Amino acid sequence: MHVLIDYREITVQSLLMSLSGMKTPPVHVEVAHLPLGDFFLVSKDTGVLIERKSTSDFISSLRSSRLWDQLLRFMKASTLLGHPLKQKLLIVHGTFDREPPVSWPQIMGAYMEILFVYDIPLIVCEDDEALYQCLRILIKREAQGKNEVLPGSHWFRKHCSPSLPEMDLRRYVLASIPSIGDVLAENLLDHFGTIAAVAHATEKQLRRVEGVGKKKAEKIHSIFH
Amino acid sequence: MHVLIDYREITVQSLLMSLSGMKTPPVHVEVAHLPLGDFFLVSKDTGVLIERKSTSDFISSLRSSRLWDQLLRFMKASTLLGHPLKQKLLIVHGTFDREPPVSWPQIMGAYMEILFVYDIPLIVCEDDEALYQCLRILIKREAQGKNEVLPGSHWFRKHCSPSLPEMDLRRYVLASIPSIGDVLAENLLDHFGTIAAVAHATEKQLRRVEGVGKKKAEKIHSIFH
DNA sequence: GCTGTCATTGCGTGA
DNA sequence: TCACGCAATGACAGC
Ligand SMILES: [Mg+2]
Ligand SMILES: [Mg+2]
Repeated sequence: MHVLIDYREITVQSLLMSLSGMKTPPVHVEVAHLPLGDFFLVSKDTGVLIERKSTSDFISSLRSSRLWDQLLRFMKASTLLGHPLKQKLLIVHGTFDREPPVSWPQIMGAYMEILFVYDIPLIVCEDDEALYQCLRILIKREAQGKNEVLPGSHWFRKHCSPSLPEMDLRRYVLASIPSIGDVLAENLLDHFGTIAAVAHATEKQLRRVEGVGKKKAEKIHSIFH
Repeated sequence: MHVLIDYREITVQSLLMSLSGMKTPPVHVEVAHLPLGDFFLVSKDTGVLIERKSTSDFISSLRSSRLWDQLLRFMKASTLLGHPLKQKLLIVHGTFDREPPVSWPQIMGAYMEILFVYDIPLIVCEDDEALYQCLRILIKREAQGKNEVLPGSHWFRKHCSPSLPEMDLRRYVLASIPSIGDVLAENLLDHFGTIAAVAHATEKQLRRVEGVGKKKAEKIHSIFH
């Protein structure tokens, strides 16, 4: 992965140079003259273009049309240095001074213009560490193709995983079935002895357990079979 | 313009009630039971749906994976209460605690997942004033039609593909066993077909499944028997 | 989401 | 041919 940093980004150059220490993927960082944007991530044949704006620059350029001209070109660009642009990102870097007091209406209006009108993704990095990690993770995710996939499944994680006595563990597993709680799990284990036995029970056998009626018996049986 | 606030958003209800003082446009605020999201802006026949997450909830739902489940439903929705959804927005509300130190890699990775994979616009509102102004400006811009996207912006928003992942209870139950995650749960079910079959398998049979070796076979077997 | 740790796997080596 | 050890891979659990 190649990372190009615009030569005018002197304030963060040394910070970002250390991206070249990355192992996965190996990163080659160099300073270049970018016709557009501030950072450019190139891998294979596609690129990710990033514009960084310090908060003070962001605020002061809100009124001028310079910001919006710049963002318009940013938005419209489809290639850079011969590489098709796969992704674009605007980074707002720093915190907003409290003195003079921030004008949230202005800032929010600008954010919405950027997000909704220009349709450019926006991330605020409040300090150098955040900026560094933002780019590091972006590079990593790009290399793994994680920014292109469709949403995946995430509901398998356990709420808690007690490395507790085995008996509690069994109850816990049974209780992960909806409509089975701690009490029913215990009753089932008392009656059948093992989860395997519960799994093999017929609906009729399940109904003999205290707390299990027609509905629960059906549900339990249908999950196991 | 009607603003519906979900009844569970008690912490910001009083703050946002004062939106009803707006003149342009006149705003009617009410608390409602929203099946999805936290705030809903309705004007004419279209709506803007907003999900608010406090930073602490953001972090904890990130750790439990609740976040992705919620965002998937958020992303999938195309109408709410009969109104087609024109726009969606995720607001992260608050600042990240320095104690314990924030993990920027985690947060940046989550931001990128939200922006690039779930394709949901994101705004961070660091305090109540920012949140209030964010909504006020959003309402104002909506009423003026200022949030319409410019022609020539990049590509279309990823939307509700019919085949985004659905919950599979059997995998969920298997994955509640420690040392079994979503991958192994799927492999086991592919191989055995049902949980009952997994429960009855011998250690030797279990080891024939990809990803199951000596240790996991022992563990699985001992839980079921 | 990310990171560190550890289990599994497949391969290369020698008996 | 088989048993074993090793390194690379990949999954899980914890944060
Ligand atoms: Mg810049
Ligand atoms: Mg919420």
